[in-house]
Amino acid sequence: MKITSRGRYAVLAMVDIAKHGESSPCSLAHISIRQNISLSYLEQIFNDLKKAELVRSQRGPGGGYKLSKNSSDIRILEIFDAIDEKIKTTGCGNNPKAFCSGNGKKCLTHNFWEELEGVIGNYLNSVNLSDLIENNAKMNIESELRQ
Amino acid sequence: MKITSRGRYAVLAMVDIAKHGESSPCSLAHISIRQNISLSYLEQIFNDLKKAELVRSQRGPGGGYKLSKNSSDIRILEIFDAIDEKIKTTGCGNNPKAFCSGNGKKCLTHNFWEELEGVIGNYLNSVNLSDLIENNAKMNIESELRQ
DNA sequence: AAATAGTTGACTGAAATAGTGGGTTATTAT
DNA sequence: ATAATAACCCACTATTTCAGTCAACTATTT
Repeated sequence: MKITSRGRYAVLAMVDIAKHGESSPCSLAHISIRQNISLSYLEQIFNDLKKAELVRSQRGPGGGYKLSKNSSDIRILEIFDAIDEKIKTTGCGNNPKAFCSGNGKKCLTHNFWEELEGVIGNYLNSVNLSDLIENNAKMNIESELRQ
Repeated sequence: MKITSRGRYAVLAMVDIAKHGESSPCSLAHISIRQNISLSYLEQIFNDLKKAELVRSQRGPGGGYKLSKNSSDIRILEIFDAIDEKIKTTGCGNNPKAFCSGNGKKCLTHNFWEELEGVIGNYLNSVNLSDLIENNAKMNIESELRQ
């Protein structure tokens, strides 16, 4: 059970943009360097993020990407949905016409997996980009205090 | 973000055994038929479950596998650990010597992924085999009442 | 002795993942 | 105008993981 690089990169890049604020757009080249992510790979990811209208793009020199809404209004779950990072715990994908074993009946564990899916989804929906930045700032202060 | 068949099968097979009770051991051949899982694949999985001492085996005719402790004492997280179904949300695997970007520093999202890992782990640790059987029985009654 | 059922290890096909690479188009600054 | 920048778009590939198969062997019971 793991998160793909694609999913991790998408969230990381979005936090990077959120952190840089509203002023000017962030170019993927810069994000690529700052967060150490392949530029071409970022391009693919941002293609999806733009389709989902989580970011707006600006071409040409000085261009790049900006968040399309306030960072506190972008939840991590939205990012997952945008790039099609699915939370899929059941084997049958929850298709009511062909549950688990294919015979139309749910397997002994189906409901459990569905609940797990809910637990994860709720958590991802409870956190937004602004939370991540605050949490990060807090952690940095704490680690400085320890020195 | 998904669970492997290996993980799903392991939990499903363990529930199957738990459901059949203490009386006599369950053969993999029977589990294979009842739950529609490849026998050879089950063999691999039970190799791990046995190493982790979650089940005891009995060879020969009438043999099979039994739970090594009470079904209410076997948590789903233990099963995941036994078969090495890792909950891995961070990219660096949390190795303190080479965090995320490889430069020893945590990336902007590291703490978040770690928290998610905790959320999932806590849930898996809060549910045991006996819970799954009860929940399933409850669901069956409800679905009968609906008819 | 025969049947059963666990034990072990090697091997394979398919799919997903994580990227690479090359070229095109729009926009801005000089 | 033109050069530089940066988004946009598409095709391709290497690697890894997953899911499952196959074959042979060992212990136990009847």
